Amino acid sequence: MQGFTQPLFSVDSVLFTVVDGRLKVLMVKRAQSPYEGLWALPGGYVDVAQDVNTEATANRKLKDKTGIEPTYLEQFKAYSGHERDPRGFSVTLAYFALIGYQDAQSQIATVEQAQWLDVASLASVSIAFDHRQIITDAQQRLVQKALYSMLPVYCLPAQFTIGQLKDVIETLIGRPIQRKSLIRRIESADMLEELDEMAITGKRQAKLYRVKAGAEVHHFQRNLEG
Amino acid sequence: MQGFTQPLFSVDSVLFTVVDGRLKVLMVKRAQSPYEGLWALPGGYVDVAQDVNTEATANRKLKDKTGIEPTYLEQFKAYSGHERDPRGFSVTLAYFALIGYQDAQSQIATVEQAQWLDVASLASVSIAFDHRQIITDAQQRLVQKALYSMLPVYCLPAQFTIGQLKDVIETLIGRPIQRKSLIRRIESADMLEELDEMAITGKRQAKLYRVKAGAEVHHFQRNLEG
DNA sequence: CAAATAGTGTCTATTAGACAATATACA
DNA sequence: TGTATATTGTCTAATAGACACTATTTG
Repeated sequence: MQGFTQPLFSVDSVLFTVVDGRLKVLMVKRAQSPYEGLWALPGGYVDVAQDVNTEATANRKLKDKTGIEPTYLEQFKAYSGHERDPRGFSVTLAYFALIGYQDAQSQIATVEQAQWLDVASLASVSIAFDHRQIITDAQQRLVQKALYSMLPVYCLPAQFTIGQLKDVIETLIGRPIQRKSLIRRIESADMLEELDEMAITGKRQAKLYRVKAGAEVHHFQRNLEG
Repeated sequence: MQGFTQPLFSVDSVLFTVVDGRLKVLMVKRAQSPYEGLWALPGGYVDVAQDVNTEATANRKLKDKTGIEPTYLEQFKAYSGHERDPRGFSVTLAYFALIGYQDAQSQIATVEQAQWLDVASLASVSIAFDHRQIITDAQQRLVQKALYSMLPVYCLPAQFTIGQLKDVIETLIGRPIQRKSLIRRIESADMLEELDEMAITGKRQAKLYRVKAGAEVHHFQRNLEG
C-alpha cells in the first residue's frame, strides 16, 4: 500500500448552545495522557468496524462521551501538524454542532465528566491540544452563519418564540438586531411554521414556532449588518 | 495508543482555472491500481517527515504530480467511508485551488500525465474514487464564493482587465452580470490596484489591475443575484 | 464616420435599520 | 388603567440590476 507512517486521525465536535445570553461549548475532562485532567472537545478515533463515515464517528463519540445527540451537525475543518499532539503528526477533523439547552440537559444529566463551559470565559480554563483554537474558529463560523442564515434556530428547543430566537442571534453576533428584520427574514425563509399554542415569556403572549419537517437551513442573499 | 485500525488518510486538490469561457479542472491519469488509467485529482499521502501539515501535503503533491503551484489554496471538505476506496475505510481531505491559465501553462508543460479537463464535459470521462462528487461539490463552493467575494481574481493571471474578470465570473456563475456592478464592487473591496499599463483586448484599451500585495479575499455583505 | 469594446451616470428594486404605532396580557 | 412585551407599519439607507450615455481605438 505505502511504505511510510500514516498520521494519527481523529474526529472532534464543537457542540454549542446558548443559555441566559451566553454561548456555551460542551467539553469533557480528559481521563488519560496526554493532557490528562484538562478540558477537551468530545471526540476520538474512527471505529472502522462500526462507523460508516466520519460523521457517524462524530455522532457516536458525542453520544458516548456526553449523552447528547445534537439537532444540527456539519463538518467544519481539519487541523493537522506535528505540534498539536505530543505523540506525533496528527489530523483531527472538527465537526460543528448545535442543540437547544433544555433538550441537551435532558440527555446530559448522567454524564458527569461532560460540562457546558462559557465560551467568553475560556481564557481562564486549561484546554488540551489545539482545541482552544478550534473553538475560536468554530465560533467565528457560527457568527458568520448567524448573519446570513437561519442556523441559530438549532440553538433553541423544538418550539420557540421570535423573542427567544432574537435573543440567541444577539448573543451570537454580540449586538442587538431589529425584531422587524428578523420577522421579515422568518417569513421569506419559509423554514418555520407557526403553532397554535402561545408561550408566556413576557407580558403579552408570543406565538410559538418550530422548524418545518425536512426544512433545509435557509441562506439569505444579504447579511445582517456586521 | 489505540487497539484498532486507523482509516487510510490522503489529501487531494481540486485545482480550477477558467479559459475561453470554460471552467477546467486539473486531473492526472492514475498509474497504479486501484482505478489504474482513470482520471483522478492530484493528491496522495501525507509524508510526516516532510510535510508540516496537510496544506503542505496538498501543495507538495500538486507540485510533484502536475508542476503547478496554485495562487490560491484553501481547505475544502473531507470525504470518508468504506465505499470510496476498495482498500477499505478511507478519509481524503480535499483542498480547493485556483490559478490563472497562462500562469499554469508555463509550469505544467513538462508533465504529460496532467491535463485540464472541461468540467462541463466530465460526464463522459471515467473518474477514480468519488472524485467526480468532490469536483461537483468544489464547483458549487466556487460558484457561491463568486457571488459574494472577490475570489475569482485568482482564476486570472497576475495582471488582468475588468472585462476579463467579468468573463470569468460569468463563466463561473453561468449568467451575465452588470459591468457596473463589478466596478462598484472592485472599488468598495479595495483589494485591487490599477496599473499604469493598458491592455489591448478589444477596440478601446482597458486598464490593467492586479491584486494588492498582502490583500485578503474580500467578502461582500450582499450576493450578486443567484 | 461606423463598429466594437471600455467606462460613467442615474434610475429602479430589494431588503436591512430605525422607530413610531398598535395589540395583548397582567398587576 | 399603566406597563411591559409582542407585533405591525412605514420611512430611510445601502447596494445590485438595468440601461442609456460617453470615451477610445481601429478600419
